[in-house]
Amino acid sequence: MPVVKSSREEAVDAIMREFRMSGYDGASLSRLSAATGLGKSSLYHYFPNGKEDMAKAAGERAAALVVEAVIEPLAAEGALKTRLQKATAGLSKFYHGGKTSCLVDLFTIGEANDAAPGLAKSMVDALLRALASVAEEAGHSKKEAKLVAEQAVIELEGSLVVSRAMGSTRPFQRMLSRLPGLILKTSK
Amino acid sequence: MPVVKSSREEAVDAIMREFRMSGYDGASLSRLSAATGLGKSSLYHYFPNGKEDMAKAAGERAAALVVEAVIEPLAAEGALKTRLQKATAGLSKFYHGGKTSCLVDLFTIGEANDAAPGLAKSMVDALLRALASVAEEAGHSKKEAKLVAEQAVIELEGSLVVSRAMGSTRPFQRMLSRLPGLILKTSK
DNA sequence: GTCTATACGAAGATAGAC
DNA sequence: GTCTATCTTCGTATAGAC
Repeated sequence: MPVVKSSREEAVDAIMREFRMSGYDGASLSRLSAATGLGKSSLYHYFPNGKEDMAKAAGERAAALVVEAVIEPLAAEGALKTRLQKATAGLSKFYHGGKTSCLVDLFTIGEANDAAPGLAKSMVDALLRALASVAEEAGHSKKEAKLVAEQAVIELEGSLVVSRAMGSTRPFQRMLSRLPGLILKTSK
Repeated sequence: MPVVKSSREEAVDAIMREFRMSGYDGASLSRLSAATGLGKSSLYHYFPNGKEDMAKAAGERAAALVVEAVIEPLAAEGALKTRLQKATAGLSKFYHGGKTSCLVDLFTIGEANDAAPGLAKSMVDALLRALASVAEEAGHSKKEAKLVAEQAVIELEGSLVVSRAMGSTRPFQRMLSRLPGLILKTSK
């Protein structure tokens, strides 16, 4: 596994950043070209179907980063509390403390649905499954675990929206501090 | 107060619907023209600054509808529980059971920030104040009430995102059933 | 007020040279 | 692989007739 990023991998990272800043409709080819430092034709070389392919690549890249930063720490060895701490730290990093949006939100708006149908659903499904598995391990029933996972994703997405709207990262930060308790506590 | 809507009021309603379906960037003048049944020039007659003015009008209209459906029932006479039931029913109606998005979300993405800065913030601020006031009345301290209101808006926005992404209104419905308890309970 | 017609730039996308 | 040049369609916006 090479540490040196290929030009395509670098491009995908830049594209993902651009989509998370501007949304699907707002991320024009000009912006994506500027963000990657590649001409439009070069982009079509890597992504023959244009913006649609770029969105898919960005979605897959985002999913992989979430796996790395959140899912893997949760599934690792060690005390559940420690793992949850690592996962929240990973979430904070991936969302830049609440300053960066989630593609699950952005890719369910406007043109994105037609261009990459099911992309957002597959992303949110993967996250829900992973969180439910941890919640089950924490002592919740299968049914409870599903609801807890859904609740966690709702609060994640909602806190990002509210943080964006208010121009403050505090809602996101408070959500992060609530998260471990939400998944851990069985009754109450 | 006339019951008969003026042409402009009808247009604003249609424009709001279109923005809530397509987002700011996705709602092109062609779509807005089709949605209102007005030619582009007629739209510019009512909204001299184009899309920007339309977004402001749509935001104000949405805020007014939320006041009518949610805030006023909350501030009315009667038992707190009854009022909360009316408010959740109002929320369900305004968001069409979870099928329609929130402009607070959509207007914080892409071009919308430049076109109508502060619009989303003013909308979310109004909602937060109203909810905090009710939470205080329900026995929460001023500080707690603010947090409870923020939590409610986070869950509202998050459940709408998750419902959209999953293609199911259940997350939104479950959020609605949690809402009264969230605002009412003082400890726990 | 509403329309038709039109201007003009930006959008997504492709051709072909290097 | 990356570029310049180009194409077409669509975007926002305006002029002016009715």
